[in-house]
Amino acid sequence: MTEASAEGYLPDDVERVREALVEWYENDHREYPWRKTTDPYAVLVSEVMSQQTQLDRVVDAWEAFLDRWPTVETLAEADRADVVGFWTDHSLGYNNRAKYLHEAARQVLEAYGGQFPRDPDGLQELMGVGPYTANAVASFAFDNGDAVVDTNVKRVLYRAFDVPDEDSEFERVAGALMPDGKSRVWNNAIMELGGVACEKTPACDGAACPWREWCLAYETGDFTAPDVPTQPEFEGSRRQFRGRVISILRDGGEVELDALGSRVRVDYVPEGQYGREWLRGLLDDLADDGLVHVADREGETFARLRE
DNA sequence: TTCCCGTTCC
DNA sequence: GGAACGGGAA
Repeated sequence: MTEASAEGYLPDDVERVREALVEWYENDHREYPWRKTTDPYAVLVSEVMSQQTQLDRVVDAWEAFLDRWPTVETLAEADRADVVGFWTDHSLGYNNRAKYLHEAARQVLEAYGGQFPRDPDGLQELMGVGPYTANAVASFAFDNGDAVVDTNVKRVLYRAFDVPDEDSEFERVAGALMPDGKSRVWNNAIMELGGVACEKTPACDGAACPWREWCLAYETGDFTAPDVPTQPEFEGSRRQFRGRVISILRDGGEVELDALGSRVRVDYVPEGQYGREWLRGLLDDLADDGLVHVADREGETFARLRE
């Protein structure tokens, strides 16, 4: 029994499966600027940004970010308020991640002497870097990662090889499928497949999917994909108001509580349901997240972005 | 309205 | 194991 068939889900000629995908990728793929660098810092920035945003919207932000903070040293020395402000200015959302990235840069300097760890386990020690990002950076910067498992990869494996919708199974099969020592091209290729061919609505023939001869979904016509949890509505959500607070403080420097409140929501009434108490709770959460600084002075409360 | 989607914290 | 975390675009 071969290693591949022992996995239970992969075709016997798994080597041909591998070659077909790599050839398909190398023949034609989207040219994103971060695919041209192996600088681990630049790669990390691109991965953190693209965790949350469609790739086409990340390009400008990534270039501007590296323009402003070209190295891990420059980012580590930056004021947090400037990094969070940049995030907001570029509509990147999830301000926490600007903080994580800044914190990770400091870690690289202070705990690793300015050199990024070169393997997934080391990279995962960095703030904001989980299993996916650790493998992505190890792969794209050092060609030294394990198989990445993101929702693209899960969808592909689920459809093509009927891998059950369980994280441990996805990880096992993804690892068995990846050719040893070729994580850079492999992880790029399999995510590209999920991104342009095996999307929610698949484009098997249009994108000339290289796996059609093996793909179970292509054979049966059942393109069901693993469930993606639906999001609570954004409009009116706490997250929306957090974003507004950050955006206002980004322009306004230090702002008094009630002044802030009236700019955050039109129905702000200091003693009302969405008044001081509500706003203070929001600010305290933002302060706990290390994004905002709240100060009480002479009976008034002021908020500003944390430096 | 739905899509995008990994990490942290509890 | 589940909730919280953004905001633009299709």
